[in-house]
Amino acid sequence: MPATIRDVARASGVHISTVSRTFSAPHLVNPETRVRVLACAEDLGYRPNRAARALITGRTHNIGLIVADIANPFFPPLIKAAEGQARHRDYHVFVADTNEDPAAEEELVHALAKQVDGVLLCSPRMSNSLIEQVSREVPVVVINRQVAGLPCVMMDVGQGARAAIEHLLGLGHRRIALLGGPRGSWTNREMRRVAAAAVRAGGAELTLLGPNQPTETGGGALAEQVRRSGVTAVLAYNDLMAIGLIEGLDSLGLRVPQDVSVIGVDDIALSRLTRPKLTTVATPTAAAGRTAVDMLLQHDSDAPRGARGRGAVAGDRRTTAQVMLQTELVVRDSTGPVPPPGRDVAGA
Amino acid sequence: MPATIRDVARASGVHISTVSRTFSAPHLVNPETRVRVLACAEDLGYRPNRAARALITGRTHNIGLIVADIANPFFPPLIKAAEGQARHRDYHVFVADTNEDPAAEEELVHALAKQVDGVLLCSPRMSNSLIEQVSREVPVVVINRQVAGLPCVMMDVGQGARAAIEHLLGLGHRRIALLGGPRGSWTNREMRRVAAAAVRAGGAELTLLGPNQPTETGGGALAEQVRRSGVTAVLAYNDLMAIGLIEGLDSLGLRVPQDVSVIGVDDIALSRLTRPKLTTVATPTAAAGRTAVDMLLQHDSDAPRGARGRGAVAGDRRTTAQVMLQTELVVRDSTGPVPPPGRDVAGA
DNA sequence: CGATGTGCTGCAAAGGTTTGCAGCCGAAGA
DNA sequence: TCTTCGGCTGCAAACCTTTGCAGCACATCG
Repeated sequence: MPATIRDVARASGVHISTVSRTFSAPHLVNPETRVRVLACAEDLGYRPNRAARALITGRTHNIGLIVADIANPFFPPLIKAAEGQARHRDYHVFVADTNEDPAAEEELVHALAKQVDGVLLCSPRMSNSLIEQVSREVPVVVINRQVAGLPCVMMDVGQGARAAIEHLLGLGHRRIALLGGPRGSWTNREMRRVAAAAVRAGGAELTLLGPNQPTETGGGALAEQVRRSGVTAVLAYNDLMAIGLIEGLDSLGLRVPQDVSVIGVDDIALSRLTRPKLTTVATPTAAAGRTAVDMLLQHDSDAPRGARGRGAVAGDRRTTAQVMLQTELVVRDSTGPVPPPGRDVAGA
Repeated sequence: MPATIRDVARASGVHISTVSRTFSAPHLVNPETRVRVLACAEDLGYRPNRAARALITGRTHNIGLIVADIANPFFPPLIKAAEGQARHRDYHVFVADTNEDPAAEEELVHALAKQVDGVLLCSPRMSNSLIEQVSREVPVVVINRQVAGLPCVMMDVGQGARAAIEHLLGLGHRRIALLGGPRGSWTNREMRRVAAAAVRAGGAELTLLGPNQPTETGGGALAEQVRRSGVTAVLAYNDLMAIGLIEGLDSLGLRVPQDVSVIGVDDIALSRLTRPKLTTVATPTAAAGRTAVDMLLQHDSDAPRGARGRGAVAGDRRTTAQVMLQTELVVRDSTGPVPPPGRDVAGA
């Protein structure tokens, strides 16, 4: 039913190769012929068969995007940005969801490998060595993690965590908790490292709670522990956990920010809508999505030649860029001055 | 670099057709041969080239999912469910975002048509006739809209709206507003139709406000209008608008639910996290995603035969199912009894 | 007039897989 | 012993496009 290149060729009285060139190398075909071919193509509703093209060029014009959990509001803006940027360059995006499961992650990237020109690994939970391994099978850009020798786009959560801690120190807090995220998260390690240093530098004390599921539930479940720990301020792995925690503290009778200050990370849309509005470290997720797509596409626009080529494997001298995007502390209503000692109900 | 069917054939000493059959029709090949072939394939890391397969079978094993706005928290659970279900059946999902733009919607579905075996049109904003037109080009399952002659999966927002209105009537409200959603939304029309009937049946009065952007901003912008209208209760097109409205009312000094009751639709995760917790009509989004994938796949698992077949076009006698999923009113804290007349500050 | 070049087009191979058909071998039935 | 049949495997065409190469017509230059 659908028109093929042959139909167009017949209709416009030229050879199929001329039709092909009309689309892929217009400058090689006579303007007159070109308009005629284009007219016929338009007429027949011809669209090149991407599978056939992929078969011979070795490029599918698809990219894979693997995320830990689509339902986590951190990801959709990133997906949206990546999808838009990709479409802009005539690429389509496969989105896959791993449910925070490293094994599913590995399986998925293998399943996708043959079907895409590259994959964006977003907030991967698998090990660095595994990532390096898959990167030998398919071009990879890593988001939210640093892997030596691979193109990465990161958000500077370290700096964000430092800003958050300094904000808290400035408000007088001396006992601070860090709510850890999921095992395997680079962001998590990074935050811990920098937060610990910043707290130490401020002469304060840091309590580590984790690892945890990076969800409201995960945050809410920690309310009791936070209360017992006697801290007056908390930096959470992400906004979702922060919000869950606030909820949990509330049901324990602890008020934010009067009794406890809470800071999240990500600045998801939601963080502006809760009460109190959340103080948080804004991460440039959309920019990250766009940048990653650009890096991937630039990265493999040169390499492959007729499927049989040596692919995008070892030995190439491209400089694998690593981009660090800036974060920013957004102060809203969930942080406040340390409560006066007498009012400290935390130990009650 | 990647192993082809030929490599496997050579390694296991059989013809490529036998290798092919080992995967696509195992019962046709001798068990001994089969294990040998499988071993070699495993060994070489062979994965069939989907482009080549698509070229000859005419089936890409991809499906397209077009949504109005990935960043709207209504969609991610649906995407997630659809993606999981598809993967389960060895399909991949292209996700595309139209930014609530009907034109982008049409363009996208055309761009996708050749590359997928079918598309899920989720909450489409384009006209019915356009939908019917694209459905002649590519198999379509429509979500959140009823289109005669096409497979549809809908959520019974009509019934949900009725339950919501009756809940409000039961609390004594007699002046109710309906916050409309985007132009072109079937859900919107459906809610309006049923809500109007229910309000009339209860001897109350309905004020229509819309159409609006289905976002927090869209909801917040209506706060002033809601106040002026003097209603004591509001049913919003979705949770996002409801939450935005509550926010907006708050900054006008109106409290929810003491001064105004608010009900949303969707029961997004967020609605449990705001304060007050939102009373809302829960829609089974995940189920809708799964169902739609099933309908699409069952739908075109029979039709196509070697690309040249007549495709999934007119004349087929399959019964195009239309599924209506049930909704449920979830009463939380954003609705309460009508305020006593004296306390009515709405007109102030 | 011959040589060279330029601009455009046709030819045909290649890419990896599926699948209808034919062929082979051994067993069972006559 | 000769058919017949079933189980398994090989053969080759087909799917649609891209692309290196060759060919053609024509113009330019020496």
